[in-house]
Amino acid sequence: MPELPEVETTVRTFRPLVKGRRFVGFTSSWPRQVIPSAPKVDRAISGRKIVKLERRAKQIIFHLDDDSGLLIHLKMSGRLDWLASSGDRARHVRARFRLSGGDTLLFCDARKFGRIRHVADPQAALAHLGPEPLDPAFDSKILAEILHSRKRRIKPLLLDQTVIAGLGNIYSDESLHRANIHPLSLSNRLCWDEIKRLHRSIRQVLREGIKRCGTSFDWAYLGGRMQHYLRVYQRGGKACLACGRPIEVIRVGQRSTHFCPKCQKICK
DNA sequence: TGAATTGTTATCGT
DNA sequence: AACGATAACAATTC
Repeated sequence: MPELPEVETTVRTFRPLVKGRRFVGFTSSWPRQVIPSAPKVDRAISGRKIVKLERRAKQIIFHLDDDSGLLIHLKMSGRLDWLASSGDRARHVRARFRLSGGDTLLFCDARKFGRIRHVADPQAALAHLGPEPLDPAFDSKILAEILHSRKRRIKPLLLDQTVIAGLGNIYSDESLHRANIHPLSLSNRLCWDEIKRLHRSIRQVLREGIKRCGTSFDWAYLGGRMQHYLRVYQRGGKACLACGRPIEVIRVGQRSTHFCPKCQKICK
């Protein structure tokens, strides 16, 4: 499930391949994923040059030369592929972007949760998202304001994209473990020291994830190595690498949540 | 077979 | 009224 590091890896991979090219044509075999509609997106992007490719939260943004943008959200199982490298072996192809120069960018998505969206103003379309955790402006003081202005359990709060953008289930659990904070702790009860630790661990774990090209643990995302460095995620019942106690798995806000009951103290 | 997965939306409770 | 928690949903894999 692509989170910030996986999407960042995707953007870094495809940036040199698409930059400066033009979209020539777009087709979809599952039009429900395309907003406003497949023919409208085709008309909107065809002939437009890609001036910049970037990531915001978990979304990929193709900035076009008329200031509009093509947004791709990979959601659970979405993936970009390059037709030239995968040939006819690419599985679950849902959309094709023909590019100038003759290459084709594929959008593959087994579960069809991903979304392809054309917007006139990408900035406005993404304005609801919270701050980027790796932005230099995101300091521990800002995190403290975010946490203290709400009274919510810290785990679901970290997953809320309007609060902080880019964390998913894996990197939330890893951040909390590295900061020694219990996932059920209330946001307004965290002390200054805990907030500083959380700020540090969020940025650390995301940077490490990017360095290792993301986390691969099933067919949905391949090529990453971060799965070998996770301390709690999908390690339920196994020994905590810090204290040896078994990692517990609980359900928080309909999400599986992994933590060490000894290392991660609760703040109610 | 059903659990797991993301983010949005609707709904219920405080 | 505003905020937070909760459930349903889209669709597929193992």
